[in-house]
Amino acid sequence: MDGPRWLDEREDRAWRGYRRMRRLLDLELARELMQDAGLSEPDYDVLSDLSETPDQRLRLSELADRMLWSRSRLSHHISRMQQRGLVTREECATDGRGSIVALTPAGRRAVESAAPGHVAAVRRHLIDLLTPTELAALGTLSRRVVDHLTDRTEAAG
Amino acid sequence: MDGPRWLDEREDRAWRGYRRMRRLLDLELARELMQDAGLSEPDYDVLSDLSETPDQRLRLSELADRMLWSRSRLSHHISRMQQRGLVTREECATDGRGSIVALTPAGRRAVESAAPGHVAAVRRHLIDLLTPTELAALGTLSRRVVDHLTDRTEAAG
DNA sequence: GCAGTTTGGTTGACATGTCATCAAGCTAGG
DNA sequence: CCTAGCTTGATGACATGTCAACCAAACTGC
Repeated sequence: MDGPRWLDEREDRAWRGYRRMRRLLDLELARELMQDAGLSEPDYDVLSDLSETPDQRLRLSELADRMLWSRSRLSHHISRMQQRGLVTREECATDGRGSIVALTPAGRRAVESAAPGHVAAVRRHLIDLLTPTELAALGTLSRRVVDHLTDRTEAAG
Repeated sequence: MDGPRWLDEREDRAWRGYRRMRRLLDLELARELMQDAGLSEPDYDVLSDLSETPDQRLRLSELADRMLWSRSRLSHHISRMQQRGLVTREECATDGRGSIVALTPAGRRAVESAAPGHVAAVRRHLIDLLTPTELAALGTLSRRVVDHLTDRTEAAG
């Protein structure tokens, strides 16, 4: 083992910048989403994933996998959203263990009314600030990192 | 108001990619850090910020500002880290209200032993996967986003 | 100096996320 | 069949983060 290769100035700038951006962007998007639509980011993500699905409904585990959430987390979260009438749980016809999460009409209205403002915020605070080159770079680079981490986990698991 | 400008394919790719990367990177880095050093990412960040400071100590509010944490969060977290002997609280000589967080020897040993592995992980899963162009783009773009959000909050606040 | 306000930090109640465990149901090997 | 082992989802205990209320020290202007 050599001594560790610390980050040089350029690398450090990218790494710190990334983390700071991450944090500030998160705070701001969450703040606006809550203020404008009464939804947390996790709420929005659940609703949005469900609404993109043909039947507005998904198996719990399927949804958890898509969102990269633990089943337990999703189960808790769905219970809370169910209390608020945004989603319901249904039994799965083909698998007695299974549970299906479905968007309620209220849930659908909630995403639909939240989406335009949220997308606008994402544009305002991120997308519209990037040059075309940067946008492309972000797309390519994140894809590469995701692939790297995904292969790794699958190989390891 | 026109209809909302949804994200086109390139924008969507960047936005989804960014979020997925964010999540996977976080999970993996946190996992390795906990396994190798017994520290959570928040723990590491606190220790690391403190260790970069001349005297290994900072005012609570100063540290909170640097980390973009609420004072309350930091106060809670410092209490827990204090229990574990990683930091101590000291009175502030110049301001009777103030509290100073200082690294203990154990805390210093903890960061020092964690740092090489953590930096290596950051390299392995992010930095070393990027081309020089991408690295530069990430640095520039995140800086721009951070500036945008920072001005905004200061102007609004 | 000293009432009123601001600032720094703590605290408790509550929301959220994680982990270990459990029950029920599926599935495969005999 | 039928049973051992895996999968699905729920649950409770606990760790962490947020929010609002609070206290005490320190400015502010008279």
